[in-house]
This record gives sequence, structure tokens and C-alpha cells, in this order.
Amino acid sequence: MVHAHSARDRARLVSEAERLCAEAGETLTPLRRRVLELLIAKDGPAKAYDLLAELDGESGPAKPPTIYRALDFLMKLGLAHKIESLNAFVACDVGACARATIFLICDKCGRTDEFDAGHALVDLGEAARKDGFEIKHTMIEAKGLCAACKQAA
Amino acid sequence: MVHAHSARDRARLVSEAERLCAEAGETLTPLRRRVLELLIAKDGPAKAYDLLAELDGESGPAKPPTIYRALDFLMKLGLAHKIESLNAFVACDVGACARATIFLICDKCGRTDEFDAGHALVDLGEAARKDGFEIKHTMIEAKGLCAACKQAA
DNA sequence: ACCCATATGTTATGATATAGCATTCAGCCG
DNA sequence: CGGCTGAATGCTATATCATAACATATGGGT
Repeated sequence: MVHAHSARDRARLVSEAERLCAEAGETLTPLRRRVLELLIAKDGPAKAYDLLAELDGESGPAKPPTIYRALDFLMKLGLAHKIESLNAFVACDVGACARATIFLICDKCGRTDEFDAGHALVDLGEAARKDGFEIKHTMIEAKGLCAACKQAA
Repeated sequence: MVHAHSARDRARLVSEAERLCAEAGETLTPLRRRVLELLIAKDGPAKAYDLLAELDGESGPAKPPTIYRALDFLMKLGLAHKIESLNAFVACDVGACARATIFLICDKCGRTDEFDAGHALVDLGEAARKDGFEIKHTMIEAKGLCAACKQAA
């Protein structure tokens, strides 16, 4: 569980991303890097069109495909994830992970933490395999109240 | 894991739904019932606008709010679920369940089965609670290859 | 210089979902 | 009865989310 990133954290995540891209034979172009930085800075779920607005630069406003392509790229490398239940995107907290993601989403404040599933996922994979189903990717989104909001209630 | 429903299964699910609504002090109106029947008949993920098209009746085509309201109602009672990663809806296989859903979704054929998590969910709930997070609802969507498609590959 | 692959820009449109207000209808109470 | 109320549905318009298809760069290899 990671909370707000420090400047050092942010820099580390980005350089980690550089390394991963190089490894994968892909390039973290300025645009992609910029989007990743925006996601990291946001430190929570970000809407595609909001990111788009932040990209606006010299030559007028950016267009939707721009941001969706960058996000697709980041997701392909596991550097970002989509929170399906929010139609929003987050930077991966742990550098990159492609196989499975677990998010705890606070209904009240919107805070969203990436979470380590531990063995729960293994169990699920095994149970599915017994039915002949081969899991490639698992997405878990749990909604409820975060510690802070629970206290406030 | 339930596969295609027999006519008897379908009837049972609907009467089960009637009972649940009565219990909850809600009414399964003709419209809501119709939507539930469509969902059950479809026996797989259904898009809102496709359901809408099937609703078309005497007085011209149905409008989006009609179907979304019916779906919201069914979901509130746990009679239907939304598959977030597909923007689609399914009837609940087991009559009704509100707390958690697990789906195995075949990337190839689109087949989607509701699955019993067993203890995996309990583990997740406990792990989250250790961080002070109170889970209200968990949604799990696992994608991969179903037995049939794996065999065909 | 040329070609090619990859990335980005741009226009248009498709797909998904909701806000806000009008209408209907059943139950109920004076 | 007559009118009130709340729940459900109908309807118009619009917001939000996402992609197809094609045009334009840009950089590396030969």
C-alpha cells in the first residue's frame, strides 16, 4: 500500500519505467513519459479526458486518441492500470505488474490503493483450472470505506 | 458454474426473483421482469443498448434510461451484475448475490461464468481489514481461455 | 536518397450512460 | 368522490468514454 508519492518516489517510478521499456524493446517517448508522470503525480484514479486536458500544449488541445494510445502503451507494459469500475486509470504502484491487479477503492473519498493479494489469487487460479479455465489476467476491485473515512463516519 | 439454462431453470430464476423482491418490499414490475427474462435468456453478457433494442414495442423504440433504470433495480437486488470490463450485464446465476461476484470471462468466445470464490474472498477481506479498509463489495473479473477454446487452440 | 516501421496528429463518429422534467397510475386519505 | 402522494415509466437532451480511419512526422537501416 503506497500513499502519496514523494518526489523521489516519482522519479524512481519513472526511471524504473525507462528500464522496463528498454528491457521490453519499447520506447518511453516524451509523450508517454509525460502521461506516466501525470498519472504518478495524480496519485489516484485519473480520467482519460482530464489527463487530456493537462496535456494541452502549444498547438491547441490534445485529441482523445492521443491519450488513449499512451495509456494503452503504459498498460501493455504494466506501468498503468485501468480501474474498470471508475473508467479511470492509475499508475502502477509497484513499478509494473501485468498479471493481476487488486484495488481497494474508497466510495467516500475516491482514494484507491493497489494491494497485494497474496495467495488469494493463486487459489482462484487453481480453482478455475479445475473447471478447465485458464486465467490470463485477473482484475479485482473492492469497494468500501478506507481507514480515514471509516473513522470520520 | 452454470451453463445454458433450461426453460425450467429460467422459470425458476424468475420466480425466485419474484420472491426476493417481495421480501425486500420491492416490486418486479412487468418491465423489470421482462429485462430480467431477456438477461436470463441471453445466458451471457448483454449490452445495455442491445437489450434496449429487444425491448422495442408498440410505441416505438425504448430509450436508454428505461433499460438503465431496470438494470439498476435488478443490480440493487443482486439479480443482475455488471461486468465492468465489458460494459455488459448478466443475470445472476444463483438467484441473487449482492456481496461479491467472480466472473471467468473467455477472451475467445465471450462465454462468462459466475464462479464460486470459496475462501479467496474471505482472505482478501481480512487482509484489507488489517489495513483498516472495510470492504463492502468485491468484484473479480478473470479473463482467459475457457475449456472449450483452450482445447480448440 | 529511399524505404520502412513506429509514433503522433486530426477528423469524425461510435458506444455508453445520466440529468432533468413530464406523464401515468395505484393506493390512500379526507 | 376528488385530490394527494409516491413509485414507475417515458422522453428529450446531453454528458461521458472510446475508437476507426486516414494523414503526417520522425528516425534508423541500406
